[in-house]
Amino acid sequence: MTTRTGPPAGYDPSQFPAFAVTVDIVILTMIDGELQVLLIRRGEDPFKGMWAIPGGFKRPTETLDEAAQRELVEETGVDAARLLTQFGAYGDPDRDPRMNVVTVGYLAVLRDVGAVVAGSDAADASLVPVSDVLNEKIDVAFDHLQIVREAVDRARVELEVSGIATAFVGTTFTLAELRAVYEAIWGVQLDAANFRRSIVAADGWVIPTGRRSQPGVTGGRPAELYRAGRAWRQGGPIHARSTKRREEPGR
Amino acid sequence: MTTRTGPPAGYDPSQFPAFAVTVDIVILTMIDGELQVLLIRRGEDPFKGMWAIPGGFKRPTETLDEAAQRELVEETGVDAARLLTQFGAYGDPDRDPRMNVVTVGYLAVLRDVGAVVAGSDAADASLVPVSDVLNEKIDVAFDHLQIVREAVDRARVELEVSGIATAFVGTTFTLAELRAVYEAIWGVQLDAANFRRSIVAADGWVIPTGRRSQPGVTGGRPAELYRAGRAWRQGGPIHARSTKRREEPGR
DNA sequence: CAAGTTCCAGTCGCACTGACCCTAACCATG
DNA sequence: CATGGTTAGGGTCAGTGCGACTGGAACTTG
Repeated sequence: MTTRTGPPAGYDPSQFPAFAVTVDIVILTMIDGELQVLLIRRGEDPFKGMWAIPGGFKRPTETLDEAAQRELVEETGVDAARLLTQFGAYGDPDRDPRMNVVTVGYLAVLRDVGAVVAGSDAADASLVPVSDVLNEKIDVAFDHLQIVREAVDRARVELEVSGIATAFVGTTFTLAELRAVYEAIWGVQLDAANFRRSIVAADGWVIPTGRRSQPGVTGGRPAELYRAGRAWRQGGPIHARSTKRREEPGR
Repeated sequence: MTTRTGPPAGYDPSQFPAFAVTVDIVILTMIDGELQVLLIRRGEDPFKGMWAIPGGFKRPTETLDEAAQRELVEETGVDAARLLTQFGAYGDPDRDPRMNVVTVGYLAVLRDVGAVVAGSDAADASLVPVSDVLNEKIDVAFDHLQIVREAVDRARVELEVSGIATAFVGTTFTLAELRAVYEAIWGVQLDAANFRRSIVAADGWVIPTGRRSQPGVTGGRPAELYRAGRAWRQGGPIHARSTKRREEPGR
């Protein structure tokens, strides 16, 4: 607790109300240029059978960050998320019908969750497109729709001010892969040539490896493979001032 | 609480640990071009006699936002903060020596706290320069140094993406007052003419009232008074890509 | 070899902005 | 009233960052 100038009427600070504290993790990854979120199916009431974000109780002996890290390992088996950032706390009185629960939301970005989901209880965990959740095509338990929405908002900001973009791709990647991350999260269409210029012009963003990627099934010139540089900590190289939204084709 | 795939070994989910949940409010205002934070002096142990951020317990019947709003009223008597934004949660096990406490940090911006502090227990509340807290010239209780630091970081970001700037000034203001907000929070020196151009060029940021301010004690042409427009919700007009840091004179 | 696809390099032009200058409108002093 | 100091407001100029576009390079398949 903190300081108060005086107890409000009818309220005794020594009898503080007890809450359960949990951490919920919005795990994002990119599959075929589409942003996906890891959901698990609830096995217990309330909301039994519904999709939900993984999460669990915070223990008294650990910090919130440690709780998030531990839950991520327990749910996915991955102990090295490329990004694990707290983005919000949620404490509406009726958000859990059983008791008073305050939850802290964390955003995690993984680059390959395929093996991860198999490692967990495969029947209960699944990657679904984020758009399906936001469009309510897939209903999620509790206030998890709001939590996912705010997590994606946070990802959009992080993309601009930090090096989160490289967290979605492998240790080596093509500029097209990196560009797809920006296009998927911001929902914009970026010119490939201009994107390249912004990234390659200044030193420190990407480091050419000299190797080339496998050409795609449709042919085309093979792309140079890059590694991430060290400049990603002080603000991203690409800015979202592009006013041109991507017109979604009716795929 | 949320969903878990299975209880971890040696841990029974039905016996969840109990936490106290509080909200702490970093109240910022601007006095003579310097960013100030409202601190109160603790009257009880632990940290008795030290400065701290105002805050208090969340009640089971209210949301976190409502708790922050209520605490703001109780501490300052002001129920109309121009901005009240959650920016982080803090739950280190040893952050409070008495019990397990998770606190949620809120950032509030007031335009005139002078009368506000008097309304509260004047001997115990005071506005101090944020720089004194960040430089540890003034020690604060608990982990409140970290909380203030992250609140100011958040204010810097909000300044760029939202209309927080107008929250520091009155309903009518001069462009010099508005510019001082940016300069104080970002720690930069902005060219007055270029600032004017950026604000006035596009419609919707500021609306001229036709009236003029009182000239300052040193003379000078009186400035036009403006009202805030409606464009502040979709990203601020000024961006922090200025590389020129302000060299602090040895005042 | 031809056609299609993707990557990469370069050019053009606009818009934004940092730096700077000048005038307008006020005050203080003599 | 004259002069100098101070701040507001309007303008110019040059650099630069970026969107739009073009064309060549390096692959594929048929």
